[in-house]
Amino acid sequence: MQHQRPKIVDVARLAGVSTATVSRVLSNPDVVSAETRRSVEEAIRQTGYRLNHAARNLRHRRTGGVVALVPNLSNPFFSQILAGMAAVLAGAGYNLLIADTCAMGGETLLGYAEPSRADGLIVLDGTLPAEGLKRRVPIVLACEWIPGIEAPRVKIDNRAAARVAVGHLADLGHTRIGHVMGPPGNVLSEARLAGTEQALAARGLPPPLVLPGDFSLDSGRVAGAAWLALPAQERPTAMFLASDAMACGFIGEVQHRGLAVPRDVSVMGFDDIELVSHMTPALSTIRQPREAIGRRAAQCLLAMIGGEALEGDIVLPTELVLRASTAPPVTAPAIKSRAAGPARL
Amino acid sequence: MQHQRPKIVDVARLAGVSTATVSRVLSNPDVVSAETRRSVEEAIRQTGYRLNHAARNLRHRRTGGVVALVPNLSNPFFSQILAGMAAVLAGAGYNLLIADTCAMGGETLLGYAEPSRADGLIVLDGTLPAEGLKRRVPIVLACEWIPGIEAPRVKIDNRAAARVAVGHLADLGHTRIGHVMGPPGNVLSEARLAGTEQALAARGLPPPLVLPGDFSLDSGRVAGAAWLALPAQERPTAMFLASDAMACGFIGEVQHRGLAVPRDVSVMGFDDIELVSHMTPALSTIRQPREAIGRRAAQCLLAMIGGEALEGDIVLPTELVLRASTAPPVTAPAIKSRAAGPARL
DNA sequence: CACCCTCTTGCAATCGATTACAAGCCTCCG
DNA sequence: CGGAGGCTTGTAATCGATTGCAAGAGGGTG
Repeated sequence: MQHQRPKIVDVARLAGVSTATVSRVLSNPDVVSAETRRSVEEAIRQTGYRLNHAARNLRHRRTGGVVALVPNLSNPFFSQILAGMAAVLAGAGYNLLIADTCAMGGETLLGYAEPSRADGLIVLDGTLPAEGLKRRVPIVLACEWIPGIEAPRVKIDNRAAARVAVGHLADLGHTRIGHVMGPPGNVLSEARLAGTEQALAARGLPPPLVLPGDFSLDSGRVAGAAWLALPAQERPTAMFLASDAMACGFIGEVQHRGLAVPRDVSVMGFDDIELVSHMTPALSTIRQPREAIGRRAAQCLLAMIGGEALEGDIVLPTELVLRASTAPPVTAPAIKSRAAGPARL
Repeated sequence: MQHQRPKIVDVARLAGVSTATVSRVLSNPDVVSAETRRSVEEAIRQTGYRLNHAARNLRHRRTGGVVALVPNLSNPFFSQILAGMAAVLAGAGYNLLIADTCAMGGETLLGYAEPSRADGLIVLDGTLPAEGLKRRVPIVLACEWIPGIEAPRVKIDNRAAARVAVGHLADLGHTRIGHVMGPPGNVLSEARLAGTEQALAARGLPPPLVLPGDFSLDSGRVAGAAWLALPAQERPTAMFLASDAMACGFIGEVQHRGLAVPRDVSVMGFDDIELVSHMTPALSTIRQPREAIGRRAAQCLLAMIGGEALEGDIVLPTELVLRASTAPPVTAPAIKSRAAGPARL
């Protein structure tokens, strides 16, 4: 009572027991007799005692926290993944610390990979240096990954998903198909490009027109401008963009310049972020199970923290979502097909 | 070397000094002689020593972490605020823990308000119970706030911003104006509704048609359906929605049902999330300085942790952003104004 | 009644760093 | 030459909880 904040000894004194007993009531109630337990609980209530986590963590040699390294917090793609992770981790008594890798230097970042800072790490950014991350705390890679690092990966089959997406465009009858890539060097960018090329090659179609991008809205807008700048007869009649955000930017630019989707160009995205089903036209895309990715990554990490030695990848399924932004190409020189009915599905 | 992980005594032994000196080199290098410092630094390098934060925090009676309580991580509105906070906090050596209040019960949440868990709290959710949050750790409220709690607030003038938004619609000539609210009971919902009513009353216009919502995309879609369900001549010719997300949902629904914005209805949002400038039509809205809100909230909290006693609110400016979703009402019964040119600005 | 076993509980060491206090050394001045 | 004062460094207590070990209590058995 005289202290600023009651400690375990205050509770012990009031209850007339030792600190060891109080501690046991807190963390292992079953070994304490019912009567003692009740009086300790009463003392805890009276003193308003609250456990000091720093002390417990010091003794347990753990931190009770897990860090997620995210490339860009402003990207809505990640928020649902984080929500999934947070749910699983909270259930297991872990905090989720979120760090934005683009907001901090490498030095600061590596500080998170220390056992005294976090019990584990979930890395969502494939562009981090592999060096500092090696063998410090359990690590799980989600979505993206870092080639040099041996750690469980929770991901999707990006190449296959891209094949499905481009296959859909080809099935609609498109033959000139373009692709807007993610950031250069990113494993996802490469895989989605490769899938695009495979799908076209498998059907004997010419290789895609490839435009640069970086997953961001604005790079999609720039790609839209680049597409518009092409002579009309050279423009791909269908575009597959490596992220929904880019697809939004692309469609926005095309529409603002007076053309229509899918009449003048079919557009296919990737991710299925919530928003794209509300746009006009609603975006056809590849759905990534974002929350599931978060959950699995968190479960995986908890298992590793628990001592299990996981290896190998967890590949979650994707889904082709067909909405209104893709349609067969207008073959004849557009006569009066004012609005080619969107292929709602 | 024989230990799993080198501790401060290992460094001390190797450097031939006491642990106190090593500690001083780490946290207060100036008081140590240059020569000793160098040999300690060398020993640190050789042993690969890394500080144990749990131990330091225990001794310092602090945690080095700040918790942000966010109502919904999946909402892109918050991500940029968090990015701003993270930047400031990282600069001051604090971690940012992010907790999603809708993913966890009140018990868990209150656990975060303890000094042994976090050195401070930034609350972005106005619907939390005021009880448990009182007088535990420094708290800053951002965006939303909790009426019962006395803590610095970083916010915008929601009422004035709503007046500006609705004033714009009225200036365009609209007389039947509707409003889609945020979640009931939310302070932001109330303020934005009040501003809407004030703006209309000040111009002698009839009170708004008010539709329910909850800031989410889908509630905007539902509001769109409700608007469509009205007899055409009773529909407001302009709608002010309390969030951009709802505006997106609203516009999507209206467009999917074959009507056009702003020809058939002008739409005004709130927030200016990145995406809305890319939609078609680009959304007119009220810009909130999201990153600045995050930064100021973090700075404010750091000041409080440092012992300053802040009181009173910090009100950041908003900005009316005019794009293409608002236009004068089509007064004559639509004759052949196929596409009333969007009032780009 | 002695002995063994189980159930509770307390003692005291421990987790790893920080820091008040004191001691040692050196220099400078009277 | 003695003492004051500044610099550096070491000693040991401390932050608050956890837990291995052992002791004491109570019950059952031969």
